[in-house]
Amino acid sequence: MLDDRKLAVLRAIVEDYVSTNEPVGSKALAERHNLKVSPATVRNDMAALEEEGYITQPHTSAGRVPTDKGYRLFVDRLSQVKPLSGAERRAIETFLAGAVDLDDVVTRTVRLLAQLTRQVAVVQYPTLTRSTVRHVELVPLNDRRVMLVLITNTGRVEQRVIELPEAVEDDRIAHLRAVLNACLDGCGLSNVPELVADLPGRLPHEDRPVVATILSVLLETLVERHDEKIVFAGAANLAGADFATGLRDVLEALEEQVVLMRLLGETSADTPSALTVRIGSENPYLRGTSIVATGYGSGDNQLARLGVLGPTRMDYPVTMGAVRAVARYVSQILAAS
Amino acid sequence: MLDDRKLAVLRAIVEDYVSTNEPVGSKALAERHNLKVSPATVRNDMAALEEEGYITQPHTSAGRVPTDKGYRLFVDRLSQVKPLSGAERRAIETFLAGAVDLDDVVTRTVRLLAQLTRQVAVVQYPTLTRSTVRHVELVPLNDRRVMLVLITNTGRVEQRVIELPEAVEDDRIAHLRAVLNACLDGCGLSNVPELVADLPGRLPHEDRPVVATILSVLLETLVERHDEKIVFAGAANLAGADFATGLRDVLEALEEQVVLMRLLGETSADTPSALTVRIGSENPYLRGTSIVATGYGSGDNQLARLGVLGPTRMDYPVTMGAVRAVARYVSQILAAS
DNA sequence: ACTTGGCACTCAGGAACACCGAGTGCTAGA
DNA sequence: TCTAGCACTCGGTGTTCCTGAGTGCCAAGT
Repeated sequence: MLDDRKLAVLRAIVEDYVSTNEPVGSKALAERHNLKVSPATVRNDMAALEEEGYITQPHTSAGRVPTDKGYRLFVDRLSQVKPLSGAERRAIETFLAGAVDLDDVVTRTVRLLAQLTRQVAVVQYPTLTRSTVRHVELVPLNDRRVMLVLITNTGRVEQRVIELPEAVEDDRIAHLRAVLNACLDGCGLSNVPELVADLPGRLPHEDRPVVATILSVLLETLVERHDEKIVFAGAANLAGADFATGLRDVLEALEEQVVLMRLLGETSADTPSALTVRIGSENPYLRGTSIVATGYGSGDNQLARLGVLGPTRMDYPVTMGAVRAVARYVSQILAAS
Repeated sequence: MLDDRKLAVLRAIVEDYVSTNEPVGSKALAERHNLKVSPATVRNDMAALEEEGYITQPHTSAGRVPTDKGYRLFVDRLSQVKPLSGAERRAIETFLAGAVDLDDVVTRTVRLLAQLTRQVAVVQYPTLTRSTVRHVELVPLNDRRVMLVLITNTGRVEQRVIELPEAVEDDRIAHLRAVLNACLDGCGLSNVPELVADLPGRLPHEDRPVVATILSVLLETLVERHDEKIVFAGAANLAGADFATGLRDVLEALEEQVVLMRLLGETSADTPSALTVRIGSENPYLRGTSIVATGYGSGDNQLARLGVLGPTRMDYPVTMGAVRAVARYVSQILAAS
């Protein structure tokens, strides 16, 4: 049904359309890609490809444009990820190496990716539930309030003000801090819930209400916000491209954490670090855009996802290369810290 | 030169143009604003206003459009800030009251303001140099590295990993922590530099290199990053409006902290909490946009600025009302925490 | 001295129309 | 199975014309 030449034609159509943004016709195709066949032959192949739904024409007597299905085939079988140039790699390295903390890593990563791909970059903050506790700190603010500061092994710091059910003097706070650290230090955040259930029972009676309050806030901080935070950069790159769905919808989606989360997609459990490509209508929302994403994090400890969002008409090989490379570098950086 | 009626005409032109986005003609004006004069008279006034540079016509035989100078006069003399409705106020209150920490306050504020004005909202993080130190924490990571966590009275938390010049065991870290807190606790960050110069001399000889390292990082954290962070929301609201300068430039400016900083403007020392309105060409960059901004923070302790960015053709009275109200509420919230 | 009605003038925007050319589908021949 | 030729389609462009909103100016009215 689809012999090699037809596939070559499809590949050529995608490449030309991506670079010119204009429907590509048989004649231009035949000469620019030295297919060694005549335009007429190309036309026949195009008719077949259209029959199968891989390409379409915006109107009669116009050139062809790839459909989502066409891009899909292109990504799956007709292209290979394009590695970055040496200069680009060095740029990534030096740019990311300057980061001073986790916030900075994420900010730099998202900007870097946006610049590299000339698209909108999206980075999810490392998931807390996969981190481990490095330190818990209680800072007395006054006798009824303490600030809880949680530090994880990825360098993430979370803080919350806690209203205590009773006045507590500083010594007792110090004691509680020691107890908490002894229990929680080094253990994964996913284990915290059990500890929370367990801990109050092993404490002197008078400490229980206070500890219970603190722990409930701690739990809330960890569990509820665990993967909500997503940042983006490169919105200016949207200005040129035109989206089927309208620019407004895209910008709105970018500011909706929930939508972004859905778009970045869940990692399939077995291959978390694989590149995911969702093309046009394959997306839950934002039918008119494509998303190239991947998990990042050190080794099998996948922390979160990052990726790029752009028009379906994007340069997939290059974009995929950039996303993969950035994910690797940022994983390295995080593993080292 | 500009009698009352001419001013009334200008006001009417601004109001009509803002609401319809179309050049306004003499006839429509005369009847919609019951000026009690004929279109011909209005035309004469318009000619005078155009002569003075307050309005202009996009092309011959079209209606008139306000110039930047016209908007300026309108804002300064012809309009008054429009207070929010009761419902809006309640919405602000409940929305901001739910914030759990400083980050949350800022995020909620910027979204709220964007939604309220249907423009792009911009909020600068509270300036560190105006805050005071509430607590300094040193967390040992291993014997050569500690994490420095700084907590300010506004609830802001800053962290940095420090590489020590020599191995230091935990006891000594604890000791240093106590020393640092004793020195720094409660004092304004602007005083820190003096303390830094002063402190090492009062310490045992063997502690000096370590303390010097820590203090230099502390100083760097405080001083250099003190007012860089600015966030925005509501970019989707740009989708409708068309900018003289092009959408791309606006989006780029929004992602450039430096530009954004310049746009928000410095507070004039004597009236930091006054509303600042910059119209079109009055702006350093982004000539095609207007900015309504104000300082916020409790009392005379102005912390930072927030505001709204939109097309010159914006509803100034309403926007100014929203900005002022939000600034007041967020100041309240911050003062309480 | 200002206001008003009348009138000629201007010009952007839309409708009607023709034309061009890129691109197609089809068919007959190599 | 590929290729050349040919008639056909139709979006885009350029031209022309028309309309109507809006102006500027002048002369008459208050």
